[in-house]
Amino acid sequence: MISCDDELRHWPADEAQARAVQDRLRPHVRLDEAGPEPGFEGTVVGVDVAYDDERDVVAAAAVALDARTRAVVDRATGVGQVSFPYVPGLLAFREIPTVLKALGRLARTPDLVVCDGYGLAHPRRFGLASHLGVLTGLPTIGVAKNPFTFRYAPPGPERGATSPLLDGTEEVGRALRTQQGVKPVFVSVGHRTDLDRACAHTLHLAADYRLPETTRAADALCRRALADA
DNA sequence: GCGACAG
DNA sequence: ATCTTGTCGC
Repeated sequence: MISCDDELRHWPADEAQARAVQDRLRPHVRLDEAGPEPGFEGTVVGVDVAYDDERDVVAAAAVALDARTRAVVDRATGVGQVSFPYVPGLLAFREIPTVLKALGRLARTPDLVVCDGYGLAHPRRFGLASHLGVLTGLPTIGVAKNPFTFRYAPPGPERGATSPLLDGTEEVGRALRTQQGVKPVFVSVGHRTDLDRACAHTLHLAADYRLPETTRAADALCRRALADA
């Protein structure tokens, strides 16, 4: 089993070590579970992070929404020092320590976590959402604003339309149109759920805007936490 | 070697 | 991610 505390204590010091950690943890990703059904009774938690490189400060937020009504039921923040530089493919090492602080301050355990970034849609199939899922044991999905290095054909113009996000011929996620005529978001599985449900959750959470309410709420809160830090 | 590259 | 003016529109 994975010990979250041990992983935090042995945080990689360089890129080679970070890639080795990803290769070691990757086999712990579970793709054989359905995960919570869309509209389930419970909480969906959005997490996001903001940086102040001048002060070397990072602030994270975790906002819990009622999975059915999308009402905010809890919120928590955490602050810390930047623990890793931004390197494409190694984003998790920059965000996870502070995200875990915020998650740990929620009143109850999330039923699903929505990350700002990717899960399996990653060069080594182990993006931020998968990494956070393995460390916490929670079902996670990734919703990104950009296609990263992957290819996709534009989905249809209507809300709910999807197209495969491809690494070569492998579908690593989906481009999902959450609002009519608006640029799609890029959904991938993190841990303990499947792509169909990941897209259904994302669509439900993005009823009014391009991005899921979880992401919007966490983004606003971590910016405020950074300003107050 | 050069360009691309989640946040 | 963050830096930033004005501008179009509900």
